[in-house]
Amino acid sequence: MAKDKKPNKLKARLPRGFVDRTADDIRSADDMIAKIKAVYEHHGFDPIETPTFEYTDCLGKFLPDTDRPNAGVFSVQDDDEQWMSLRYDLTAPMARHVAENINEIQLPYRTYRVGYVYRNEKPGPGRFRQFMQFDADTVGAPGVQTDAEACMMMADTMEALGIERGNYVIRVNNRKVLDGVMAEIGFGGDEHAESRLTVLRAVDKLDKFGPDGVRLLLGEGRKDESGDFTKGAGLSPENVEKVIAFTDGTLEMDNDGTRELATMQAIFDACGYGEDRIKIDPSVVRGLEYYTGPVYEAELLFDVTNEKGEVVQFGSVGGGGRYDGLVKRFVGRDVPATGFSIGVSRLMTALKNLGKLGNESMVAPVLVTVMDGDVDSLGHYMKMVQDLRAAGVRAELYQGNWKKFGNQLKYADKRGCPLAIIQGSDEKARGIVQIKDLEEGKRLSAEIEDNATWRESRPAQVEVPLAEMVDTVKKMLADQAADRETVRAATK
RNA sequence: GCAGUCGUAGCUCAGUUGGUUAGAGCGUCGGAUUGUGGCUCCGAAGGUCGGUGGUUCGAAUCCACCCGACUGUACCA
Repeated sequence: MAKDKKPNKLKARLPRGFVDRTADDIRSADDMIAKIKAVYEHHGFDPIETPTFEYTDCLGKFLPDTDRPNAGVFSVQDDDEQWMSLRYDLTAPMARHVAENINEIQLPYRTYRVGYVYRNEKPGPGRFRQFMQFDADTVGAPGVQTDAEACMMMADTMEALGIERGNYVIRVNNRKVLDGVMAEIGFGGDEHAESRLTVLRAVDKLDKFGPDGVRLLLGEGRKDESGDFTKGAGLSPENVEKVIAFTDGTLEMDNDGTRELATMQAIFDACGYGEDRIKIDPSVVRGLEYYTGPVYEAELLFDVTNEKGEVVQFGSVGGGGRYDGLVKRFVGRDVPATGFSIGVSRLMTALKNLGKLGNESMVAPVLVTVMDGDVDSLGHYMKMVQDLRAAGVRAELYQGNWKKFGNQLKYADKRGCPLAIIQGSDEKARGIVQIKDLEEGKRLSAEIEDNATWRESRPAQVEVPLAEMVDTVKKMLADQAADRETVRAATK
């Protein structure tokens, strides 16, 4: 054999912008989803699920670009040459579902859905190419009372997740108001659609760059930290000031949009949702494409620090609005709709910071160790495991090489097992088992330096008759849980 | 996409003006210890020095291009 018989090892690597989820993450996410679901169900919404793939033309009018069919979305061609894409939000697929079943669905249709969505764009801290959204929508409801309800439900959801009042705010605006502002600065007609977008994008960055940064973007342009230059909207100085005056509330408008906002405000007042929960804010822009009326977003107000300890601008964790034209694309007649989306993945990172994540992580299983590997013994050990499970105790049998007993406890230690059950032939002959408290043993290990003593003293280990094993285990686990609770209370 | 910074072991990093066979700590695995985690000691495995080409007697080191990561910015339905 040649000595360099090393074939090129395949490099194991995760596609960028994607993450593997740990056990803790999954449990936390499940916990969050359950809480959000409870709020939506309570408000009278029913679940629906659509697939992750859709025909590209059903997702939007934008794709695929023939040169770059994967720009923004992940697209593939089916074997009949049709373009399919991974969904980039949950709203467009829902609109497709409603349109396809419009004759069977009773409108207004109140529905929620949760799932992963995919975006083929540059990932960043807290921005991934696969992430989870949780949406609720009402289709076939023309009045702004539906939008108002959505805002209040978003507020309720934040609180259900443990975010205290004052730590979040739902900000509301209306696209029709923004259209009025565009008309004011002479960007009214269709021929100015592109310029309008530039202006709206600039306004959207108010929280990121502040009024002065937005002034630059509305005017000549702005240079970023790396020295790269971004071209501005090219507005005249007086128009720049007009837009800024509107966003800070100095310039008041009077049009359909402001009247709709007034109605919504009246509903918030009637229901007791004050400005500490829902606030009308003229700088909210939100999705630039299909929104036609009210738009709203949920913003977190507490500081979020990343793993490096830096405070990061977190921005919105969810948002939505009215999209009266989305279903119409399919059915031809007006089907008004409004709804919002919560970014589960983003919210989860924020909640982790706030310590509001269910981090009472699952206790590892009790480990039944194996001293003898003969058929009878294996059956006997497995029966011990089953007895523990039948009593509601999370338990497992050691599945590695049983001949190295030290490794079994090493495994139990690293896995975080609370207890280990030991029964060799001696114990078996006497009808007893050893129950080792691994947590207590870890504490004792600090006082023992010599390995021989450490092994012989068998710290934190009790002997009980086999018949009492289950009860003793349950009692020891309960004691450990109580200890953890005391420690947690003390550190608060 | 544009701009900036950076790529050496699984991880964190050292590596002199360009000079033998590229090192350390941590981690992993084995042993000291056929039936007891931790500590300690001993040993081992682990590297296309991001890639390709060039300069040179000689390149981890210098040059060019490419790839990748990070940060900012743009886009984000």
